[in-house]
Amino acid sequence: MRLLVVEDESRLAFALQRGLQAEGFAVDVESTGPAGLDAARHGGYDAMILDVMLPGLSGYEVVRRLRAEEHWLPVLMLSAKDGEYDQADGLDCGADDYLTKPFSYVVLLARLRALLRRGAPERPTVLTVGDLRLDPARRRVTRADVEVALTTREYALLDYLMRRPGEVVSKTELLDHVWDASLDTAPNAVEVYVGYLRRKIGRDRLETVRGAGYRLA
Amino acid sequence: MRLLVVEDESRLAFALQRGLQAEGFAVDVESTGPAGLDAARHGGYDAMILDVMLPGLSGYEVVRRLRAEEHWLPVLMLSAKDGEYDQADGLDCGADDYLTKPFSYVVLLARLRALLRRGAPERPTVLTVGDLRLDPARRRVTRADVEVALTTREYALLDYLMRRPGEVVSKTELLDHVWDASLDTAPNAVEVYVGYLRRKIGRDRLETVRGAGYRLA
DNA sequence: CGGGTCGCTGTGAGGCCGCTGAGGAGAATC
DNA sequence: GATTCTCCTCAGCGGCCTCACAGCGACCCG
Repeated sequence: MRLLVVEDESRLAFALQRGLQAEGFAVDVESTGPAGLDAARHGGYDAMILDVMLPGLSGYEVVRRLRAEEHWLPVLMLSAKDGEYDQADGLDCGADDYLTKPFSYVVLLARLRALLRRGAPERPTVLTVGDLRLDPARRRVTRADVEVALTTREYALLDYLMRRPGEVVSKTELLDHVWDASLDTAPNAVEVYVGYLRRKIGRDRLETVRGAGYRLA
Repeated sequence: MRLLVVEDESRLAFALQRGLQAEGFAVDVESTGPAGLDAARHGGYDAMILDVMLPGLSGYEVVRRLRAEEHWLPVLMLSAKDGEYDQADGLDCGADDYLTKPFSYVVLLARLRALLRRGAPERPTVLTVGDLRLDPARRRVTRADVEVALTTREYALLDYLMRRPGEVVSKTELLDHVWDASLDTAPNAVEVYVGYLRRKIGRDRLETVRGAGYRLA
């Protein structure tokens, strides 16, 4: 098993390298974002341990670019607890697991093994249906590369539909999942918001299946 | 995919159970810490959703004990925002992800999926009879790969018949299952809809067995 | 061959479903 | 405090679906 560690604090990097080698892994270390990205692209690694704070290119940016190039190398992200970024950002941008410093070495090892066992993720982080793209990390939607401004509810609705492209999704299912399950909202609200969405993403893209629900083409 | 939900607020627990079941997960619910811990140990689950505030044993304690016993079941932790504990505690004690209440269902699902990193979603079975195909998820019917547009009633009728290919299905049986059993509809309605179907899927595919019913070839 | 039963289909009315514009309540922003 | 934005309800409307009805054809019997 070949591992890539990208970490600029040399003491931590060295500790990781030594520890992981003792576990039987082959470990290479890079200390900057660009160098890490390049190594990840071409090194044939089985997983990468990636710090967030890196010179040249942040860990987030490294993962994002990797994923954009369709590299699905498992990534375990490390970050300081009090950083400006938080865990959700890390997961959203395409990392597979996340650890906040300080972390226990045993936990790191366990997470790493879990990651390797599961293998490369198959799911891209940016949802794409036709010329529609939805980027959860940036909470951004584009249609033919033109940005579309959506309200919270519209976004949640589109998000849900884009995760099930081509499938018919019933109004009650949408109410349960996109709307707060506890409140009971009239099914008409769904129709209203489907209407709003259609105006923004194109009328024909969101089919009505009478008596059954809606389908994103 | 088998999930364990440990949550003592029964309303939330039920909402989660129902929602996740609708997603295709097998979901078991426990409402106390000790019961949750025990189920997690022996239940063969793929992931656990765990509330922090629990009677008997806190969520933190549950994870800690699990990890101490070398159980690496993925755990998604839930907690109230204003609790005495914070997110770092949850992650430090071994949870894999953390969500503060109130949370959006969509976010929960996204995190859960990230946790499971499951492969391609298994499609529900597509019914096939001859060159007829019916995809329940997409609510789509094709005949020799050409899409056939069906109304709700037509679709329900074809669905029922395609689940019993080659068998003779009586009109009363169809009335009971395809039509609302409470209303009493004239048997002629079946004849009418068989007629509609025949026009759309081909005349010869749906035989009349005089005095007995219909048979899909 | 003729009568009776069963099934098919064109017609049309009624109703349900979904769409939309208007507007009010509440939150966010200035 | 005013304005804007967002969410959601409501009511009206338009269209498609559903289904009863009746006439006709097909099939089965003596």
